[in-house]
Amino acid sequence: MPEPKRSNVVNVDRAFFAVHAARLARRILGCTLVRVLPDGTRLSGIIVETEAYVGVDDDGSHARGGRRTPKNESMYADAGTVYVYFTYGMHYCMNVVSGTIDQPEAVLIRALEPVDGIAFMQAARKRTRDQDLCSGPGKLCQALAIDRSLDRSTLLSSGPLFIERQIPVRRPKVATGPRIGLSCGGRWAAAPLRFWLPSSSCISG
DNA sequence: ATGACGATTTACT
DNA sequence: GTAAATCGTCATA
Repeated sequence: MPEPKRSNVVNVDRAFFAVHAARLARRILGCTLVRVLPDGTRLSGIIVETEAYVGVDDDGSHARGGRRTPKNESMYADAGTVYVYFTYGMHYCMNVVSGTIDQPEAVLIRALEPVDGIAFMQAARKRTRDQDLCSGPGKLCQALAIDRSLDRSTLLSSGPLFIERQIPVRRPKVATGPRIGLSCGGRWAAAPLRFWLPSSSCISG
C-alpha cells in the first residue's frame, strides 16, 4: 500500500546521491533528514551544515590512500548508503555516501535545524537550548538516536533513515569554508569543503 | 599484545 | 581560552 505523499516533497532517488561529494554536500542543504524510531516516532531536522570527503586522494578522509577496513567499508558502497562511525570513545557521526560504487566519497552531516520530535531530542540531549540540539555531528546523532546499527543502511527506502527534499521557494544562500577537526594539514585541510546555510542559527560552533 | 589516535563535546579556569 | 572524558579500531611488533 503506497504511503501518502506530503505535498511539496520531491522524490529522492539514487541519481540524487550519485554525484561528486562536494556537489551532494551542497545539494542536501535545505533537505530534511528523517529518523523513524522502532516504535514509529518520527524525528527530523533540516540539514543546514555539511562537509564533503572527496575520495582516496583526500588526506582528511577515512579512505585516504585507499584505506578500506571493516570500519569504513560502507564508504565504498553505493550512493545513498549511510556511513556511521564512532569516535573519541563517545560520539557517532553520520555520512551519506555519494559518487560511484567502490569510489569512497561521502558527505558528513554536521548540523540540523530540529523540526519533528523535539521533545524526544531534548530528553536525549538534556539541558541544552533547542538551537543546540543538533548543532554538531555528534550532537545530531545523539538527538536522533543514530548509532552504528544504522551503518550500511540505505536512504533510498522508507526505512529508519531517509531524506526528504522540498521544492525550494528560493535558492538558499550557501557559505563555504575549511572543514573542521581534521588532523591533516596542507591543502586538504584548507580546501573549502564545508558548506552551510548562514541563515540558520543551528550551525556547529 | 600493545599503544596511539580520533571528521567531538562538555565543563571548567 | 584549555583540558578531560572515553573506547573501538588499526598499525606495529
